Amino acid sequence: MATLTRRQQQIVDFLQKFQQSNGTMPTIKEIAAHFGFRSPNAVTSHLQLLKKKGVISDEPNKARSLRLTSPLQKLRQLVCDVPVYGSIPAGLAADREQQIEGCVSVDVNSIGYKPSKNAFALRVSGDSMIGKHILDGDFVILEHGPDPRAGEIVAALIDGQCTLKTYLVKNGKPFLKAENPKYPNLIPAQELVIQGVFRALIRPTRN
Amino acid sequence: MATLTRRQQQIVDFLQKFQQSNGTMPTIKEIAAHFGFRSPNAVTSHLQLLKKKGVISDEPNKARSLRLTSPLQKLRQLVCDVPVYGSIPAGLAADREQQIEGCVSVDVNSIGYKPSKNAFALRVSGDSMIGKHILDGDFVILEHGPDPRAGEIVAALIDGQCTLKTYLVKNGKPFLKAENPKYPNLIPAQELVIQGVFRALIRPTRN
DNA sequence: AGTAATACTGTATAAAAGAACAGTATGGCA
DNA sequence: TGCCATACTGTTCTTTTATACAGTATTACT
Repeated sequence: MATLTRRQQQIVDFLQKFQQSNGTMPTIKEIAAHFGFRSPNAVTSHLQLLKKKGVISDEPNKARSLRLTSPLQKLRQLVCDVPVYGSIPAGLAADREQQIEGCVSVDVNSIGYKPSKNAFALRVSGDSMIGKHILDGDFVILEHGPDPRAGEIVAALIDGQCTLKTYLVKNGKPFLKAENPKYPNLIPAQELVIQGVFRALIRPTRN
Repeated sequence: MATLTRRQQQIVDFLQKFQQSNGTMPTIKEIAAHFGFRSPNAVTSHLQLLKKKGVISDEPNKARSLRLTSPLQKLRQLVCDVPVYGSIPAGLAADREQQIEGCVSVDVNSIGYKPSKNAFALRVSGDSMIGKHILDGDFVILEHGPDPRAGEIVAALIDGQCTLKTYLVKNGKPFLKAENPKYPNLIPAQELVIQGVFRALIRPTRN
């Protein structure tokens, strides 16, 4: 059922890439142009075979209505984009777009909530939060804005560097604690700027 | 710059939802139909205002070419869908689609590699792998197929249950080890079916 | 060698979809 | 009060896009 010819695979690949970069499916003519076909019929006949094989589907007389019928696509939840910042300077205010290093895209179900406009992500460097099972190289998704509750993990700006710490309150005084005996803890949190509160984590594959 | 009127916000919301469920942007007439407008011009004038405010963009004379201009969209990498299985019976062979519980969608950059067709995800229950910083409730992404190397984390089928363990080799014999002193370890791995090798992890927000 | 599925050319047609023209009504604001 | 941005109606026109008809090579398989 799923055995595609080389040409058919090429077309499916093109559809995938086109949608990725253009945000919309190509028209028949656009497909023909990409492959150098002079007749739209070359495309339609291919598409019909792909439809018969269940790889794609479309609605008749509808522009750009092609869809790759991945059975998973139906299950896909809303995918949100969270900006990854390299280093966060003091404000985290207006022109944040300049420091964006990348983008973490993940569905709301997998991270357990819908990130707000103020969400951002950081790539963890170092193992200072290993006690909370956050490792070097992990992406952490944080929310900027809400006041942290005691015990929550926060990103704070220390010496121009943004580091993760646990936010604790002792005798009414807030302070930060590293979750690794090798690191100094108990940093008074009052003078520090809390950049964000930890929400979710993505751990990439190790090489 | 970003202050939208109520109507404009409604239209943006509709565009978002339409794309989510239909995989394509609506046409002007489809937008008009949704809001009960009798003239396509009602839509175009709204879209022009939204364009001027930088919220959307489109290409002239192109069907369904509307796009929400999130600056992050440009940075978005290829998003892959990985099926989440509830319980994995013996084979993991043909008709896997029936046990699919959901879908983890995440971009390839954030998990550090492109999942193959044989990739799948599990929701971790229990804390038997806490020593490897994998917690209860985490989603783990695994690859089915490749032989595990010593020290890698694998999903194995034990008593009909799929559990995570570390794959080790001692004196040429493979065995599995739980990463929690509370659990028994050193289960001979020879009779067990290795379902997949750990690749990446997603930790949802707690509560 | 023969048959069928695949891989195309070339042209024509009709539906779908965007864009333009000419207006009306309403609300906020100076 | 007048002005302007917003929020629409109604219609026409042109481009885009899908689809149908009529064919020719090519490959793959029996």
